[in-house]
Amino acid sequence: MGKRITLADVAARTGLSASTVSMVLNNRPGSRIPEATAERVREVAEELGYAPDRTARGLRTGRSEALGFISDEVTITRYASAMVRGILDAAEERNHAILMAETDNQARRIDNAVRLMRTRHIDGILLGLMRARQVDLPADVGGLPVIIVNGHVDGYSSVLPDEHQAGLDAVNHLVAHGHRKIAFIGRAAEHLEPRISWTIGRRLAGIDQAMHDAGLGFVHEVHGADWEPELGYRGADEIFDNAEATAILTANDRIAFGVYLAAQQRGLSIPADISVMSFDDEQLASYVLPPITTMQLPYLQMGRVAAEELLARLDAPLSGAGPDGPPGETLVAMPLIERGSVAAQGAS
Amino acid sequence: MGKRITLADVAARTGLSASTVSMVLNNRPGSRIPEATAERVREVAEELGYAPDRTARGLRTGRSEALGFISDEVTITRYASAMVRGILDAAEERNHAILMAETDNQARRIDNAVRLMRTRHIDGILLGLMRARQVDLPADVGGLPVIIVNGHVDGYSSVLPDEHQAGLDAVNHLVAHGHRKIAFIGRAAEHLEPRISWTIGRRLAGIDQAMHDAGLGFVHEVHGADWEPELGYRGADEIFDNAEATAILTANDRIAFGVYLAAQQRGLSIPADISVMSFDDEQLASYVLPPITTMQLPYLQMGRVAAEELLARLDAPLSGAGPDGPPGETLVAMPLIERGSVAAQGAS
DNA sequence: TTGTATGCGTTATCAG
DNA sequence: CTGATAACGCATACAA
Repeated sequence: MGKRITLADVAARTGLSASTVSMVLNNRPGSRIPEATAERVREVAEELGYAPDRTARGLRTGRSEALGFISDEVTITRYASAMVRGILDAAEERNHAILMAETDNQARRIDNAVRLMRTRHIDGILLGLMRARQVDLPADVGGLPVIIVNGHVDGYSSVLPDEHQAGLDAVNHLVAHGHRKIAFIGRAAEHLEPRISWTIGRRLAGIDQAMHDAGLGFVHEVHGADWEPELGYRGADEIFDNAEATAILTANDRIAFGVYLAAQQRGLSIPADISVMSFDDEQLASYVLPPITTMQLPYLQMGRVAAEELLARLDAPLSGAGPDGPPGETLVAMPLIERGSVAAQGAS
Repeated sequence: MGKRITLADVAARTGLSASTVSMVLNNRPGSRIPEATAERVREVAEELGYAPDRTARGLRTGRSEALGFISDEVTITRYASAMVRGILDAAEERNHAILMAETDNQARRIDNAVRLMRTRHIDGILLGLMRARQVDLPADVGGLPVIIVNGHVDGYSSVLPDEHQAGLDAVNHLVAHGHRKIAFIGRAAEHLEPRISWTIGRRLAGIDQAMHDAGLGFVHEVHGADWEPELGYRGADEIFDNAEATAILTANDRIAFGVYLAAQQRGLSIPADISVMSFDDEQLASYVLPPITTMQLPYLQMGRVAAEELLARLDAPLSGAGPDGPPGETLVAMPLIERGSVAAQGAS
């Protein structure tokens, strides 16, 4: 129940005034204070365990050194929750606090969260989405800087996974392992709608481009918008029946999981009989046998990058060009997580 | 960049003084203000979109209506992250903000988080753990109320899953389905150590008691402290070779997953040939075929209950007995998630 | 019934 | 070089 130590306390203890102590502790360029007294102030502050009251400081300066993180449902969506960690880590490094709220993307709750946070003087807003898609920000952010994490809102900057490159990398990984007869499961026109997905189009474009660049075409393609195991199961069956693929590329891990089931049922071994390569790196991907080689959605890193970018913007001179500029996209690499589901293939 | 509306603004607009407006908006019992003017104040406040500045208010009142949530790694541990959501939801309902930090349970980072939050005047602390175990709280919380979520710290109240009841329920579910020849995988002395697990002992005790109450003993038991698929795979093999179990109870879902693998390899069908019942309800449990019937670790609910309990304690008169009392444990029910892995068994 | 004065802990301005 | 003094926005004891 220790009474809080205030500036006045350390002032009294040093015999100096509060303003002097404040100057020293913030080493303001305004006036040169003799190193002797400055040192003494710092000593006493340390000794007393003085820590500035951020709310009082915030009231005075208008800056709180706190960021708001508003998400739709990254917390409840298990595989996206690492985004939170990335943000927390970056904020901690810069001694900033994170205020958090989750809204299920309901306008009313978003609005509420923004208002609540603004009354608490946050310096900026991070809006996080579980799936990368376009949404609206119905709330009045009152001129606060905003960065969208894993999504898109018209007029704001965002941090997104580099899906195009991931598409390239995935195909190239298969090609590099000697695969030429590749099948694909999961193409769907629906996903090209920005409000369904802002990035899947790029993933597909990357895949197509890499195939084209390698002079290949898919030996079989299974379309489908519902990216669940069921599709993978059905799709793999179809592929086994109609094509001689040596590798199956799936649009996500859940589809890949369905492929595993189908393969198992037919007595086909992965990767000896058929290689599987996928996207997302859900928990699932690491638990099946063999674990799935997949392109990871870098939630942790996206959170970190977004927070760092927001902090950088806050540092920039208020009106200067700085890292402000027009809203843009920062792409975060999707690492290739190499596990056991892709085998080398001799020249076919 | 709309200038903030302050109490002074609405005072000026109504022709009243700031204090009067303040009284009305907080409807203080101090003095009765004529409904006419009160109404007018509320109207103007609404019209101007006035929202009290919480930092200023906090500075004055000492209460911030913000809670700190410090966790070890619930965010990065995918299946525990729902705890965050439970806390956020409860806080939102009460118009409280949540400040969040994650520490990997490192003393330095915990201390840092507590200090950072205290300088921001939080009203209380929620300390969340990914796995229910005993830890220390090395930081000086300065008399702030603290509640531990899913864990134990000497001297503090906590919210925990009701593992004993879950143990009873799991066994009873099997028994109710006619199973008498039950095997168990996952007993381990190591887990009885409080700093490894605060609750597994209760889970096991519940299991044992229910078996005893049903007049049964396990037809086979596989010990093992490393609760991963490997143990389930090995354990199931052992059981298939040595016993005639109709059901296998596993200490967690990952073990159960290993059992699935072993069963598949032997051409045994779940649940036709062998039933499987488990604990935790990881994502994994819902993806395998058939999905696993399991006792859910109620992270969402634990978060919610803990936050509500902390808020209730804050409401209580500072010194009164209230819901304060000696540190205690609040148990949250672990729901039985019935899926497809347990079949009814005729009298054996 | 309502207004005035004061303070919460800081920082910033401006004299001394 | 340093110390009063004011102000941030609000709530409250007290005076009117």
